[in-house]
Amino acid sequence: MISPTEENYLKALFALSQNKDGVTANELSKHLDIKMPTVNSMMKRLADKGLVNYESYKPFSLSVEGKRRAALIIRKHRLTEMFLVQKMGFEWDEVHPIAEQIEHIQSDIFFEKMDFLLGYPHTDPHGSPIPSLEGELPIIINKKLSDCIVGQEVTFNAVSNSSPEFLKFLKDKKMALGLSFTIVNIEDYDGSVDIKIQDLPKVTLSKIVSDKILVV
Amino acid sequence: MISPTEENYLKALFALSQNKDGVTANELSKHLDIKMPTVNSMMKRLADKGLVNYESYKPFSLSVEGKRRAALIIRKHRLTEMFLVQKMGFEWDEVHPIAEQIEHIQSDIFFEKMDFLLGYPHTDPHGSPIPSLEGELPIIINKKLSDCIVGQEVTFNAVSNSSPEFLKFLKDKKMALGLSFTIVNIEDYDGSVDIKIQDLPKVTLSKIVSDKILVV
DNA sequence: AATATTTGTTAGATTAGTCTAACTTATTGT
DNA sequence: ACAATAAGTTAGACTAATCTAACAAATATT
Repeated sequence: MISPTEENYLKALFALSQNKDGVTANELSKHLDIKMPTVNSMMKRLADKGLVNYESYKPFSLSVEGKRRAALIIRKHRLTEMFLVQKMGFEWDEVHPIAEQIEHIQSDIFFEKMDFLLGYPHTDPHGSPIPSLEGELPIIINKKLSDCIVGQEVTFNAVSNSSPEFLKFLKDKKMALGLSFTIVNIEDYDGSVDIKIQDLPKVTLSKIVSDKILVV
Repeated sequence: MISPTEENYLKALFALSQNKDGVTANELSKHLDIKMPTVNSMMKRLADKGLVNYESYKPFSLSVEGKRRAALIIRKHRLTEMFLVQKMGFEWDEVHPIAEQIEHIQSDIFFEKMDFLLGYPHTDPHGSPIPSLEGELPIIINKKLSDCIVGQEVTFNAVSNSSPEFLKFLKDKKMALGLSFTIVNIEDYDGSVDIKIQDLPKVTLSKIVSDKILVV
C-alpha cells in the first residue's frame, strides 16, 4: 500500500523530472516545501518499495513502476479537474486544490465513471495531457508563445503553470483554450508579445505571461 | 483544525447516540474496530477541543459543537452518496466506501455544488435524512415494517442498515425506495411478513429483513 | 457482602511524517 | 588547489494514531 503522502512525493518527482534525468533533494525539498532530511528519508522508503532509484549524493529518479504509479495519480488529478469544470460548473482556476485531495481517493471505478461521463478526454482544463490507464503519458507538441515568430497564426492549447492567480488573469483577459490568434509584434526590449484576435483591438502580453502560454 | 480520524470518531459518536444519552468506550471501540485505550485517549483529545463531554468512568457524549460538526460530516457523506447515484450512475450498494473517503474533502464549495446540482435533496439514496448546513438533522417519522399491522398500505421510505449485502439483496428482490405495497400477513411464529405489490405475486420477507425496512 | 467479571484507565512501545542541529561530501571561486 | 559555500546525510526529538500489558473501578453473580 502507498499513502497519500507517498503519492505526493511520487507526483513531485514525476513533475520535476520532465525533460530531465534526475531530481535533486534540494529541488524536491523546495517544490514540496518540506525540509531536506524529511525528503531524504522518504526517498529511502520509496527506494525500499522499489519506486525510486536512490544512490547516496546522487539525484533521485523514479523506477519504471514508480513512473507508472505517478502517472496514474496525475491521471486521477486531471480527470478530476476536467470533471469539476465540465460536470460540476467550476471555473478552471478553482479546481486545483480540490483535485489535489480527490486524486487520493481509492476507488478505480470512481475515476472510470468520471472518464466515461467525460467521454474519455485527452486533456485536463488547462490543456495538460491525461495519462492512460496503463500510465502512459501522451507527448503533446506545444511550444511556448514566447518562442513563436511574428506573423504566425497559432491556437492557445495549454498553460505550463496552473496557479490560480495566473488562470484568473487569463480568464479576466478572456483568454481561453482553443482561442486562435495572430502574433503581430514581439518587442525586442522586454520580450512582450502583441497578439490580435480577429478584428478585436490588439492585446499585449508580457514575457512572464507568454512564457506560460503553450500554442500549436 | 480537525483530522479525518477525529471526524470518524465524531461520526461514530453521533451515530451511536441516536435514541440514547451517552456512548460507552466499549461500544465505540467495537463500532470503530479500534482498541479501548486508543478510543479513550482520542476522547480526551476531543474533550480538550471542546467537542466531547468526558468524565472518568462515564459514557461519552458530544458537546453542542461536536454534534454540529458530526452532522456536517454526515451531511457531506449523504450528499456524496446521492451525487454518486444520481449524477454518476452508481448503484445504491456501491456508494458507501467512496462516500466514506469523499466526506473528508475540505472544500465547502465542492459540497455546495453537489447540493445545487442535486436540487437540494432531503435524503440520501437509502432514505436517510441529509442534515442542513447548520448541522440540523430533520427527524423523519418512519417505522419498521416489522412493527406494522396486517392490512396496512405503506411506502418503502428508507433502510436502517446500509451494508452492501443488504442493499444488494433488496436490489435483487426489486425493492426500491418509494415502492408502495400492502401487508397481507405477518407470521406469528417467526415474524416474517408477506407483502403484495399491486397484482404481482406476494413476496415474503424474513424478520431480519423487515426489521431494517422503514416505511411510512 | 464478597468475589468474579467486565469495563475503563494508565503506562509504555511502535510507525508515519515531520522538524532542527550537527556532520559529511560536492561544487565553486579565486 | 584549496578554502568557502552549497547540498546531502545522520542523529535525535516531536505529534498523531495506533497497539499491548498491567492496573483500577464498576457491575454482576453467587
